[in-house]
Order: sequence, then C-alpha cells, then structure tokens
Amino acid sequence: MGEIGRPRSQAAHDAVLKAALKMVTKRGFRAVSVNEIAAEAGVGKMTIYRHWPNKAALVMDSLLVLIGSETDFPEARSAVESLRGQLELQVAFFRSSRGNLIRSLVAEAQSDPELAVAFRERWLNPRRAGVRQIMQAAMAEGSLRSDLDIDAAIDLLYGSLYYRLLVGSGALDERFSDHIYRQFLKGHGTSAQSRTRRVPITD
Amino acid sequence: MGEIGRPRSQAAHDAVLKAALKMVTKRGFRAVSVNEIAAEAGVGKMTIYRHWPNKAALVMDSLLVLIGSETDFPEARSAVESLRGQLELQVAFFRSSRGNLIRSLVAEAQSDPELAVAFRERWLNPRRAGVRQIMQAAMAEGSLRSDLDIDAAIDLLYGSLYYRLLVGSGALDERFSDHIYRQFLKGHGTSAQSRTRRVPITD
DNA sequence: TACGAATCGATACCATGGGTATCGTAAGGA
DNA sequence: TCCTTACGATACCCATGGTATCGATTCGTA
Repeated sequence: MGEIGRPRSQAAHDAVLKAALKMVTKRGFRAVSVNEIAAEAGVGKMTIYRHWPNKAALVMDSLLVLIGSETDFPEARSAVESLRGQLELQVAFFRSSRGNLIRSLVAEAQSDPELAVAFRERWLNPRRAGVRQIMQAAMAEGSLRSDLDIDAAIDLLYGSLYYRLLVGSGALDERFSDHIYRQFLKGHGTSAQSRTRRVPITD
Repeated sequence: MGEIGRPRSQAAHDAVLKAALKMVTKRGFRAVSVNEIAAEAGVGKMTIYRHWPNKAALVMDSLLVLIGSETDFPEARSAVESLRGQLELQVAFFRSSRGNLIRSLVAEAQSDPELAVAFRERWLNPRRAGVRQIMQAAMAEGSLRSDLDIDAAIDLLYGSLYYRLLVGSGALDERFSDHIYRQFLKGHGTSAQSRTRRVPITD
C-alpha cells in the first residue's frame, strides 16, 4: 500500500529550508517575504505552503533542522566546566548571524501563540533539559549546592543573554558570559567549586 | 508671532494616546490596526498621522506619557531595600496588562531599528539610570561591593525578568523577584548586606 | 503502456493593514 | 472677514501572507 500520486520532492523541501535560513538570518523574519524565499529556493510559492502551514512554521523548522545542534554542551573535565563552556558557546551563537534568527522568532512569537508554543517546546525546553542535566551532575559532583532551584537558575543565567540579544544593552562577549558564570557560582556554588573534579558528564 | 491656522487638538491627541494604550495592552501591537485606534478614539486616521509618524511611535508615546512612572523606585529604609521593592514592582508591572505593551514593543523593535533606538533611549536607559543610582547609593551604604560591574549586574537582574516576560518560561511572581534579589546579594553583597542601615536614598 | 492521483512551478487572485491623498468643514489668528 | 492649518471621512496605493487554479510532471498500479 504505497503512497499514491507524485511524491513530495525532498530536494524542494531542503532548498526551501536552506533559503529560508539564509535569508532570515541575514535580514530577519519580517523583512523577508515568502515570495523571496520561494524565488531563492527556485520553487513555486505553493510548494512552500504544501510543505508548511505558514511562514513561521517554515522558519522554525529551518532553525531546528539546520542549526539545532550548534549549542550542544562541550566536553569538559567537570559538569561546571561544561556549563561554563556552554555559556561561551551560547554567547558566540547569539553574536553570529544565528542571533538574528532567534531574535526574529522570539519577536514573532509575541503575536503568534502557535509559534510561541513551538519555540518553547521544540527549541527552549530541550535546551533547558540539557542545562538541567548538567546542573544535576554538578550537584552530584558537589560543586553546586543541593538546594538549587534549577529553573530559576536557568532563567537567571540565560535570561540575561536573551536580554542582551533582544535589547542590545551590552556586548554579547566572553567577558559577559564569564561574569554571569562567576555570579552564578557565587550564589549557588559550594566551597568545592574551584577544585576541578574528574567526574564524567552523565549522558 | 503666534502659530498660524487652526491649532492641533489636544483632545484628539489625548484620546488617541488613551485608545492606543487601551487596545494594545489588551490585544497586542500587531493585532490592533491604526483604523481601529482611530475609531476607538473617535478621530480620523489622518489625524493620527498628523501627530505621529507611524504606529510604533504612537504606541511608544502612549507608554511613556501614560504609564511612564509606574515602576519608579519606592521609598525604603535603605538603598538595597528600595532595589528589592523595585524588583517586586517590576514583576507586578510585567504581570499586569502593561506587560503586553512591553512585550509588543520589544518584539516590534526587532524589525524596526527606529523603534529599537527609541525604546532603549526613552524607556530602558532612564530606568537603568535609576537602578544605577540606587546601586551606587547601596555601595555608599556599604551593602554592595565596590568593585561591582553595574551594567552587567543590571542585565542579570532585569534580563531574567524580561526573559520570563517574553518566553514565559516561568511565573513572574514575588517568589521569583525574591530569588533574583537574593542571588544578586550573594554575588555582590557585603557582609553588611543583612544589617539595615538608615542611609537616606539620594535623589 | 496507459491511467489516476498527487506534486510540481507559475501566476492570478484575495484580504488585511500601514500609510498617503484629497475632500469639504471647522477653528483659530491677524 | 480672510487666511491658514487641523479636523473627520473616505478613497486609494502598495506590500505581503495565504489561497486558487493552471497545465505539466512523476510516481504507483493495472
């Protein structure tokens, strides 16, 4: 019982995702029209709307499919070290052209509840789960206090990054990620925080 | 040498600001059209465009004129106490219908550089200056360390509030503002932080 | 090989909404 | 009283997200 009719073109699908990513990272969500994406991809506009319900869903997909793993946690000797490394990665990510994509989606989500849900569930939550895991590992290591409120801590750490991304109050550089990291340890770390432990990162 | 011709109607000006504020706080920037605002204000659309260059400038004005002072610093026995009180005010402000207005403007500013500048210079910077002043007073009190990087600290404190406002990762309640405040003091406070000093708030 | 079904790119179209142009009218100052 | 400008109303322009429809194409199946 195979499919009936002409099958969807995977080439068209990929070309659209790639074109959407390229143009939106460069010029932003609102400044790019669906017609332009179709032209850039060498595809009919209707083909786009056969593959995605709307522009927001397309751009969200381009984010997940093409650059979903660029901010994964780096290997490190300890969980807190890995966390620190991830903060630097995140800062570099936001400062790159990818930052425009994230800005665009957060902005658009303010007036598009469906996109808001998708962004939270498909982008933020998986990444928050990764942070949670690392923090739990750091607690097991003994370098974070055991009474840590993980969700609030995540909002403190990453909220300030998103803030600078969205309102541009200051530079998104390593100096800032360093500052955030040290403040976090002052508030939540234990006296063992500076000692480097050789606890493997739990997967 | 007075003005020539019919003077601008202050009544129309005020009615438009009020209508814009009401509708945008309720339904958001994108969901409200200029035609609707004009109708609600009992005013012709062209009158709006005689008073403001575009929709964004109008809504930005309605924010500044009508609710600009709702998050001023409260009176308190010490600077750090005042800071803490302001965090609670800010949380309540975001949780109220005003939160929609801020969300809308930050979102719109992502694709409107002029609005981005206006929002930063006319809304954020004055408030950041207030926070800076309070922090300097707290340093003079001896309840904050003197090597504090004020701008980074502001982004840490308020960034997480904006983050929750924009992505809804957690509740904007007093519990959260309390958490933020305590983390801040753990990172930047002195041992004198818990002692209540009677230093007047410098104006 | 022929046929049906669904996709393809292209294009015309619709609805919405920001912003402009223009109307006759109203409200000042000189 | 006259001149100038703002007023409310309305028609209009234009960009854009999304839909409808076209003939052509590409598969599975008979």
